[in-house]
Amino acid sequence: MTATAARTPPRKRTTNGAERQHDADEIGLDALVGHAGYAVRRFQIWIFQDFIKTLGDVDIRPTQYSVLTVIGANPGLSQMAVAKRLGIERARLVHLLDSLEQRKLVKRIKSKTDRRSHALHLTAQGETALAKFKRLADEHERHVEAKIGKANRERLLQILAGFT
Amino acid sequence: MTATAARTPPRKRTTNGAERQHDADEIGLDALVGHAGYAVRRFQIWIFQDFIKTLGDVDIRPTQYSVLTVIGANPGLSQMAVAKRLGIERARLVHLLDSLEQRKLVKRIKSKTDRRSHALHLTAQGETALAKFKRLADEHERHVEAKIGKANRERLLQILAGFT
DNA sequence: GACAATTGTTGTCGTCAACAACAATCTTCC
DNA sequence: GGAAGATTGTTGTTGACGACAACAATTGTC
Repeated sequence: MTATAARTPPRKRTTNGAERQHDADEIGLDALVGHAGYAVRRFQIWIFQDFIKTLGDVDIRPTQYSVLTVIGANPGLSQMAVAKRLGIERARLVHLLDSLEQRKLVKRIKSKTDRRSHALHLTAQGETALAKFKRLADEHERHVEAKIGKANRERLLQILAGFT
Repeated sequence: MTATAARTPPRKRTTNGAERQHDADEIGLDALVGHAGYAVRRFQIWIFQDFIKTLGDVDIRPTQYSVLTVIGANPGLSQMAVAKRLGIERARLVHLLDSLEQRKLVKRIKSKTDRRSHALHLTAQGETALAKFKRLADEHERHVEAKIGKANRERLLQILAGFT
């Protein structure tokens, strides 16, 4: 079916010159439709926007959440270990941790076995905060499920499991 | 070079103090494994890196490729139309087009029906260049296929078709 | 013809990946 | 034991990118 039932497209313009009109969404993507990267990018933007909005009240962004989660599950990790595991540059992690430490969610403890490195731990406050973040993140995940369907979401996780 | 020769993980450190060792990849992701956003993000980074590398000789990035493709398939589009279709901010598209125009791949032609807007076209040089870009992009796409499997890639495109 | 909306543009801000360089420290190897 | 090389955290720079805000020129609407 041709969709767009009774809607009367009010012919935005009376002009109809040399340039074709391309009524809004009739613009073809051409080769882009066959590229996974394009779809994945658009999806990733959508998913991050929803995450940021859903965790907006607690002001936690996806990367921050991933850092907190990994530290929470593996106390005592060095910055290098966290950076490598999450694919974050260690230079970037420095700023992330600066912020999280200022917010009293994380603490850097000087390692005694290697005086170059810091052992990362959640503060007591960080633990309870993370629990709340996880509840909100689950809520976000349900948004994803509602968007693409339960089976599709699980299939997606399965397909991309190798990249985590 | 020692490299993975006899496969004897040479116990990087002799220390084994208070902090658990977390031998490289035995670090758990905890709640992250159930989040589509994390997997999608990691995958998107991988896919973009491969795209950038594969199209490295011609110095074309994913966003530039998407803009060229849409203009090539829909000559005469306004900047606003392209921006909306690809989910790019029109402010950002200005710089992208500046660059592509300097490289003689795209030209902005003053519209006669709406003197505010520009009609976007590929140059002759842009057409032949885009053809080459498409061949390289297809090569990149085969890398994706090799990475996640043919069936998985198609399923992925199907799942995410709504976001394009 | 006054007023609102659109288009392209410029600018700022914050996030993020990619490098490079550095001091402190640890490891390795002679 | 000590020199040479590697690692860790840090600082800084660069560039791509998304999100906004403001503006002039132009168009649409009432």
